[in-house]
Amino acid sequence: MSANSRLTIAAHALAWIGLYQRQGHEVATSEQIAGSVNTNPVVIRRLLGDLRRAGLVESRRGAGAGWSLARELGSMTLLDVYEAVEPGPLFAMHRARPDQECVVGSGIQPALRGIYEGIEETLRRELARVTLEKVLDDVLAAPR
Amino acid sequence: MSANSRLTIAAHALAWIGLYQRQGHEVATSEQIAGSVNTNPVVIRRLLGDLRRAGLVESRRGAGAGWSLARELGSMTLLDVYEAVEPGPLFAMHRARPDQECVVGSGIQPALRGIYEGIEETLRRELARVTLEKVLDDVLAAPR
DNA sequence: GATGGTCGCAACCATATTTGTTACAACGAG
DNA sequence: CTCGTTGTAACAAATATGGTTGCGACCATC
Repeated sequence: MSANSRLTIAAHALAWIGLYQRQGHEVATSEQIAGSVNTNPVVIRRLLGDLRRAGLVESRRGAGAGWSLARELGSMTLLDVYEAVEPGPLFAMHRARPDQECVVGSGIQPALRGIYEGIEETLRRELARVTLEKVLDDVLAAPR
Repeated sequence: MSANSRLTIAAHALAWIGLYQRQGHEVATSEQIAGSVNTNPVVIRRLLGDLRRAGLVESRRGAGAGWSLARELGSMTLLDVYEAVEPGPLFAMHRARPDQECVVGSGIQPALRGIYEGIEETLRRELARVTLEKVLDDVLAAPR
């Protein structure tokens, strides 16, 4: 699948900010986070912007500015992050409209819509079971 | 997400062949299926080629050739189709290697790998619950 | 109020993926 | 032998994703 890495990068950034704050720091800069992720700071700002709109992080501007968590990592789940950074549905429908004169062509989209809906709901429930605190714990538990 | 439509098109094609065979026909051509899907026959042949390699359909060449089901629709699930047409994992890791000097950078991939694995397994179980026969039934039940 | 560090955002480029198209060889029923 | 179809390569077009540059807005500090 044309899988993208947005959920991964967003989780990485949140875990980084969370750990940084545990160490007593107020705010993290997009440049610091980009260093850990190994990408460009603008990529981080774009993603964190999505997370801010979803109420997961806050940003300060001006000198000594940066990003901080808006809520505890324990109250944030991968579903919150997923919904913040992934706009579309999991499975796409046809690019062009199927032949509506054909029984299958006219019925396939309603049929799949119902089926896909149920599957995505299960995926959401599963994502909602994982908190970002759990992610950070797993990160810290990984052998070096 | 860079959601693609392969699962959708493959399910459409299988439902079409299944219905066509129910109507007493032996084989369906990629051109007929492409007509219902509203795309190019080569796109259909490519996808059906994947399904053939997975043992879901068979093809005959020569004159009067075409495609037929290798198994009953009732014994085929969306998981079979998904595995046949979707190579990669659901969520991608970082494009570039994270900073291994950083605790988060070095631990994030192992952590997410474990978490993603469980989530994908749940998705698979859910896909496995839907047979292609159910898809066709839903297609035929859709109001015109 | 000037300075400097940082976010916010737009614009653009590079790359990768997906889908559509053309072309043609291989095949096999008739 | 002929004709209709698959199999596959090659390429084009469209879309998505991620990286980069540039610069205005903001604000803590001096």
